[in-house]
Amino acid sequence: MLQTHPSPPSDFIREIIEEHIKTNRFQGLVATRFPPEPNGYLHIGHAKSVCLNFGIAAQYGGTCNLRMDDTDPSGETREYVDSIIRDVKWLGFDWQNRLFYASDYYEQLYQFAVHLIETGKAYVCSLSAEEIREHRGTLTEPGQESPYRNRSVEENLDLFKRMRAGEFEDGAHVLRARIDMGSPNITLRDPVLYRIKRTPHYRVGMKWCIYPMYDFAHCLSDSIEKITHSICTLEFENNRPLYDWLLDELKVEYHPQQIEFARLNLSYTVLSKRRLIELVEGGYVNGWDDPRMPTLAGMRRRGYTPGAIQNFCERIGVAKNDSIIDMALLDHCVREDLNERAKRVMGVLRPLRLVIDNYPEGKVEALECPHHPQNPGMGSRETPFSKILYIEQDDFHENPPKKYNRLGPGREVRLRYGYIIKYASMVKDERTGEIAEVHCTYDPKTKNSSPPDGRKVEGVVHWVSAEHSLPAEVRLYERLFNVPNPLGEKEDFLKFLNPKSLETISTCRVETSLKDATPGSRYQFERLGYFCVDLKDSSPGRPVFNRIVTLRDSWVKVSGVK
RNA sequence: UGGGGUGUCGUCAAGCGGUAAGACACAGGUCUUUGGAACCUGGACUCGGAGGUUCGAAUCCUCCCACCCCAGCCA
Repeated sequence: MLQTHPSPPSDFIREIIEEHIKTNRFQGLVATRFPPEPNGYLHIGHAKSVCLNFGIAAQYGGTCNLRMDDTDPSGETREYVDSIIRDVKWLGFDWQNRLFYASDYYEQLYQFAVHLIETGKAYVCSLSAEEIREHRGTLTEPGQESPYRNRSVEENLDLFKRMRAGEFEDGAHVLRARIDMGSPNITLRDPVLYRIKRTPHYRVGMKWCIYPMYDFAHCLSDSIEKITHSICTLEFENNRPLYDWLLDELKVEYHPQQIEFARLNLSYTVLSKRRLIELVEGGYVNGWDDPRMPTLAGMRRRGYTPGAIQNFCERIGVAKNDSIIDMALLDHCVREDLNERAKRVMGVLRPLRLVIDNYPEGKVEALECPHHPQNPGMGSRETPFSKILYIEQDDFHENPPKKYNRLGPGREVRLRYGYIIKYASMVKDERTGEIAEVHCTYDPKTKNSSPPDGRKVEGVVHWVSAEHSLPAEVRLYERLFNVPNPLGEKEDFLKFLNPKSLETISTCRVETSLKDATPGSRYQFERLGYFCVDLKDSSPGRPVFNRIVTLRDSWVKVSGVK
């Protein structure tokens, strides 16, 4: 048995936290939060953050809140909130009664803004968006102060109150922090704190027509929730001085420590909300839960287990290097998990009729097949064996190539958990020349046992009984893109979509025991891979299986084809 | 040309002045009624580059180079 968790994970964030605990900063407490904006579905990149935040909280006996960072009414919906809740829960984390919304803090945030105005640290600016941009300066030149920068406190208070009251059109005024237009850090050049947006909010409706910006809402939400460690991604590093400035100016009681880490990138896919929306809206995939999508909804439908994803998030580590994780690691984590828990069954993707000439007509034997060869505790099932079977087309070759350990003229192979069979003849379709049927003889003395004479056979082949097997549809998934870094290419990322990312085979045959397979259940089809009964499209009489991941296959390396 | 970050095996990632962990991938092998799983073996003569400090540097200092982020009334 492999020890997957020899020691709790350690990384620079946990080092900082341990130092804080040691020095009694935050009274030794640890409180984190996962703060998604409900304007899209969660993906594997979010999973890294979820696992980090909830994982740290659990490790140090602290808490982790789930907070909807809903400060921009355009694009945020209840549907996204629901999907986020569903996905975080599915991933295996529990925020208990600590589900919060930035929109619940609007009144408090407003009061904080008023306070900032009163202390002369914020002002209402009536420049247009373009004018503000022009005044902001460039990377190398300082900005210009707004002509409205020195309005009186009274005027600012009055204007801000009227902004809230809905007296102005969108864009007429904004509230700005009064910091430093000459700062080399552009974030500090009098950042906008509030904007007027007469857009209905999915939770508070038309109650507000001014909405706080991220920088204002986030640090204060953290403070309100008494967060100790506000963990976010690298692109917010420039914003940390503003985060601290606001909390310092407002003299809040709780001043969390923001810590930034590198977001996850995965090879052969994209993890940007915008790109994923493009894939969905452009019809390149079948929705957010398309099994090819790196969304948690898609991965769940594909059959990935929460445990595999958690393990993956742990193994990739946490650091500040921009990096692209090899998809092979995710595949590995999924196989590692499924290898242990998935029951083995037999299914034939592309059936080839196989007749056992010397097997009695009409005879049916129930062959005992273990659910897991290495784990007898998982039990077994009986699978019917009869004269006419299906084997995989790939498992017979008229002219076997070198190192091909399967059936061919003159050869013997083992039928998994059944008999050794010997090639007798084949029947070809007269018109197409394709092999329509293979005939063999079986050795009755080899039923799930070694031959008395000790002879070796070519290999082992999976099969199903023609009469007893069930028709099934199988969807074979491969990587969505055929280049490692679709967004790093010169051309548009859509050009690199893998046309073979989905192959549907509707003529598969699976063993009888799958008759009552429940949607969402996962199996290993021996020699092929791991498959999951589709949550949406599978029905009792017509099972649909999604291929989660193939088994590692050393034959593809030997043969050089695929 | 401003500021903030980052550079250790193909991909991640430990390392915190004492002489390069581990994982995935890869290669070879053992075993095998899954060409699966498991198990063994192999690999950075070197840490972006160049100098310097030191008995000793991936770790400290200096300079240089590359890449990422910032000029939304997005987050």
